[in-house]
Amino acid sequence: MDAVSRPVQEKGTDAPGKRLLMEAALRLASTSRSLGGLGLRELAREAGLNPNTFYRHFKDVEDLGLAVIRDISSQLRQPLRDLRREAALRAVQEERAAQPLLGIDLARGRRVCHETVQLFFDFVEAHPEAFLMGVRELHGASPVLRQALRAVMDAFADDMAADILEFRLLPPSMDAAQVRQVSGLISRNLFLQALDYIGEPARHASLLALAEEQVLMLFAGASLLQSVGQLELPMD
Amino acid sequence: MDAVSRPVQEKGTDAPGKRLLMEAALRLASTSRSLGGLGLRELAREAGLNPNTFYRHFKDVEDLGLAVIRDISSQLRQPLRDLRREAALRAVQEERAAQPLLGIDLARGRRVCHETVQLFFDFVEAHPEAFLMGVRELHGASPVLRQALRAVMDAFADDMAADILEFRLLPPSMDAAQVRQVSGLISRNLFLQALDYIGEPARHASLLALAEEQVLMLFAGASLLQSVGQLELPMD
DNA sequence: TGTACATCAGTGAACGCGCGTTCACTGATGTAC
DNA sequence: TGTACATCAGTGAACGCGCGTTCACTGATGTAC
Repeated sequence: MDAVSRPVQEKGTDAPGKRLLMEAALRLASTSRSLGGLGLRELAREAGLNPNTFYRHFKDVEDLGLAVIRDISSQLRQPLRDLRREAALRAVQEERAAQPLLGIDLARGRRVCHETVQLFFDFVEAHPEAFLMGVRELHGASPVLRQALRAVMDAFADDMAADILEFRLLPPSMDAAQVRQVSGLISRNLFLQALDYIGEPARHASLLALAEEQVLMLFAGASLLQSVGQLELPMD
Repeated sequence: MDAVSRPVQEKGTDAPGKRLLMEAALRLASTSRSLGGLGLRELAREAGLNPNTFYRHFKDVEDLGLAVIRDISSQLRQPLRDLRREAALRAVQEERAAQPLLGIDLARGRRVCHETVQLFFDFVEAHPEAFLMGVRELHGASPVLRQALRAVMDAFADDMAADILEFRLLPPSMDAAQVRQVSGLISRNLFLQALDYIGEPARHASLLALAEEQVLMLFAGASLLQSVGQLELPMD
């Protein structure tokens, strides 16, 4: 009855069938279908299980979708953040520019962009189904899944904003809300470009350079507007 | 036999059933479904037609999807462009700044952003189904529809780039390819934010201000990087 | 230590239903001569 | 001007199939006493 004898929710200890179904869903959704368009029998077939087994673990297909999203998010968020922080730290520790322009150290910004974008794309390439499915369902037909994925994206952007503040990658005069807005913009663009990266291996190098340039552009724009007192993001 | 006696493809002269089906598809796709997930019988029911009539006009549901996308694109592209040019012209004709910073006239940029973003969102609000469906299928499961919508988005970005060059909204030292990259980034972000705008009427004012700020941020960033010779977009 | 019982993942057969697709038909419009 | 014919949007019935869902069952694991 106590927590030890009842390992109900230990995250890796799901029933094998449940894991098989979730993996099947991710596999099917990342090739040609949307999560909401998957059939219960189709999933069971892909997982090598009896259709009925589905009901042992999920109420319906949307319920399974939610579980997959939560699973992915909890598995990827922390590792991605740790890697990103390492990369940023590496880039930041090199020497600083002698004379920053308008208080903006572009050379350092470029180093950070290079390191972290590279790393992000490597990470995406290691988990292509998760990112394919994620971006797809973020704009998909199911409000429930859409909202769940929006929360995941928000969490990523929160992490990024915290790191930007900690490493002082944007002018210290910008407040947390402004930094958070820029982070949201950057992470959304990175996620979308990650899809191109997955889908067009032949263009890896130039997509990487393009993404770097765009992130740097956002940093530079935010810094410039801030430095001339023109940044007026709505508080809501 | 000649062009007059054979008005086969006059764009508004489609058979009524064909139009009914396309309208039904847009209606269904913009509420809760993705285009690929729509059923042929479902569409016919919504259109008030016999299921069989579908085959008189389309090969399958994806074929109908393509027709809808082409129809929307041809109906919206030119009007949107005309409106946008008018708005930009209005904003540009006011007096210029006395002393642009780094060759960047931020006040003028802000006026242009304000006018054109406002207008764009008004336009989106007048055609919500088209934009909802468009952004959804742009990230959807069907490669054919995805590619078609990417072409549509590219066309919008092409228009925007041409106008930016004509109105000299970015530093003249930026070449056409660079301007086009910035345009693509801006239009993609505007389309995505348009969805929020449609979905959250209560936040219209702040979403509008936010979008303006982000567009200005991209302009400022591109201009700044260019002015210090740091803009290095890959040629591919 | 052994026995009885509860829990729960997974099975297999069966159901009614809506689906995509086919066929043969209708009725209106346009064209040839 | 009239008649015969082709075209084509739309109809209605029928098909076989895969779907989601239900029910009754099995077999393994854990727990009470």
